[in-house]
Amino acid sequence: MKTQKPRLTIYDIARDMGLSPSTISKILHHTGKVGDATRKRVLDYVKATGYVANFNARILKAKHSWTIGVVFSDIASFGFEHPFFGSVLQAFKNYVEVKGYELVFIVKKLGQSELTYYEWCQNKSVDGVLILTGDLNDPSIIELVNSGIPCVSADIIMPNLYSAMSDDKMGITISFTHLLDIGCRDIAAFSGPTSSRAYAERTLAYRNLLVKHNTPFIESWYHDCDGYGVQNAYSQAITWIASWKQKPQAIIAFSDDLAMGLINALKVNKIRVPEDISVIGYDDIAFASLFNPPLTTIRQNKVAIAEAAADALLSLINGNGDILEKPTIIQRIPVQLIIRESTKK
Amino acid sequence: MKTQKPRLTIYDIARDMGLSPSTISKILHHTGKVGDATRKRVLDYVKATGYVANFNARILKAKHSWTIGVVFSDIASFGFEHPFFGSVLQAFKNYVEVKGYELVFIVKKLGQSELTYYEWCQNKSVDGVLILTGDLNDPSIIELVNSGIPCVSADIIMPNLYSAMSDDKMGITISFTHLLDIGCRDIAAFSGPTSSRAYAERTLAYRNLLVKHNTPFIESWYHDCDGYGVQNAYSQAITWIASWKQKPQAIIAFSDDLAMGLINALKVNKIRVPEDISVIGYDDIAFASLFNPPLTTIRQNKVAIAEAAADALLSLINGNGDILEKPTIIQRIPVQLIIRESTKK
DNA sequence: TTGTATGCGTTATCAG
DNA sequence: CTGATAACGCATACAA
Repeated sequence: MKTQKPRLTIYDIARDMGLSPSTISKILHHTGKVGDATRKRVLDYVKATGYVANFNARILKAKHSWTIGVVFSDIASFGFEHPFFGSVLQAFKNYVEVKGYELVFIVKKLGQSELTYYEWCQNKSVDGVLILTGDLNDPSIIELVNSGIPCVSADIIMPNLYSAMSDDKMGITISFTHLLDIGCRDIAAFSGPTSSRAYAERTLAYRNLLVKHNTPFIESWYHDCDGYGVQNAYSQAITWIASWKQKPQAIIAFSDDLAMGLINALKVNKIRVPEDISVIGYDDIAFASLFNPPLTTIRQNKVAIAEAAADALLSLINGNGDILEKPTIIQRIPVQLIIRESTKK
Repeated sequence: MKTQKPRLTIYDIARDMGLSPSTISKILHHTGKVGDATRKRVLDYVKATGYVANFNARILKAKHSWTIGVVFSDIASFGFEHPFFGSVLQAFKNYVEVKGYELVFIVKKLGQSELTYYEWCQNKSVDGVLILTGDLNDPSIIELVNSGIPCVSADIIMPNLYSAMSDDKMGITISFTHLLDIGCRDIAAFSGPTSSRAYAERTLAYRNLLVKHNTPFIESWYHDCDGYGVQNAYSQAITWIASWKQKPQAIIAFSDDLAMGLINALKVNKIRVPEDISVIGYDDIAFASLFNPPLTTIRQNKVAIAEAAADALLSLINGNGDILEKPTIIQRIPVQLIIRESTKK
């Protein structure tokens, strides 16, 4: 193991230039009054040597860290590969990095000690936190949201929590309308767990559309699955299909995963998509276009969601109040209908 | 914004207990000699108050950070969703977190300053780094690997770099053997960019198998694509197929993405899979089993790769040399053939 | 066995 | 406009 050459400190610079550390610090932070000549001299020297202030020392002193904590508890056990949250996280990361912030994952332990989220954030002096996925009933999350540390989410709704998320009502509405347009009247729905905010909202939107169009809600034409994943959707779809008294003309699946599991189950039952039943998905995951048939679906604007959340968080963090508007509590990002081949007149 | 109650410091504890800070510190770090009675008393108090040492202060003093840096430059622009690297990252994270380490992404900037990877790591006092994806020609990576900071990779081969990765030779060999077993003789190969280590090795293994079985290498039956992604594979496959003088009986695609793009191109050419040509993929991504036809493929053991890399890194970090063996430079993790429906006698 | 003093690299306050 | 000094919170020699 090579010995690492010790980094330059602010003292080294000061000594080399015949100045005091505090002068250097002031120049580096555009604070206080410093002569133009010395300022330029120091800046040149700093550039030449590539000096960068030690981060941990700065944090220790400055009480903030240019760091954003991320709560990402792996609820559906997709991990980073999660087609929605993985992308949102990536887009968020890209966006805040150019603003000079970096991401750290918040965990409930620090070395060997168990901490609450809030304690962890405080200990690390994170400037803000992004709550991506997590258990709404976890008191640790509630504590965090109400702790005064700026928080945003990209999925969760909670009192005092700023968030950006898809306009789910719009998504289901344009799905429904599309199906109506192509002549379907009996529209069923296949949902994920309604303990999830997104599925609950989509379910509600579906039911409201039914009443709006004077269509009765048929018990056996709505199902919400427990659990996640295509395999799971498939097996639940099998029994769901068996429970129908009559075939619907179309089904809105509340995610592409659900749509794929459902379509596979339909195939097994010799029901053709879209000839016998039109199916529409939600998300437009990467494989939606590769599925057989290619999925008609609702595309969520993951980048826009991430950037809206990031903007809200950043303005909360730098909350001067004068230039920046207070971000609205919940921002709804429009979605888009992608018509492919799983729906047809 | 609520005012945050200031955290307990080691001084507070010392004062409250009528002891000195250093005694507390010693007890917390199991170092030095402390009376059993005071030890217990302090430990109880610490537990009761939930005191946790400030991380940044510790790092500043201790020169290490219980933190592992991750180089994850988004080469194929898949981001976290990358079916291979996303999973490896997740598994690595899970594994090191229980050992008390956390992950940070290494970037080339700190606030506003541009840094090399090495400078960044030094500044942050990371204990080790995982190089997941990155440009091998980037001098910043080479500098990092040779800097003395413990490094491992899960894909890259470089002098002085410990790594864990799939046994690609084995993967191509069992693919080839499987195709032979089901009676295919003319076996073509469809590769990704050979600038990537994995594709280069798979290509080499393929060519070696050809000579081993006394089969000539046919120029037009091998192609390596530029770029990544199913769409890209599809369009390159279209022109590749057009270039054939004769149809092969089977094709080994060096990733599932490639296989899917290829099969779609085959379909367009009215070539049926597997009836006319058997196709085998590589990776066993989530969608492989849902594709039409479900893909026969090579499953990489991403968890084993991540854990082998993590073990190597951890033992490098805690390199006492006495208990722990020096980890071997390159560990090859076995792969597994998953037979589905894209290959058939 | 316990306590004191000092440094880790910054930044902020206050003099000069 | 610039410089000394005191924190920030912890850990470690060394003294007691």
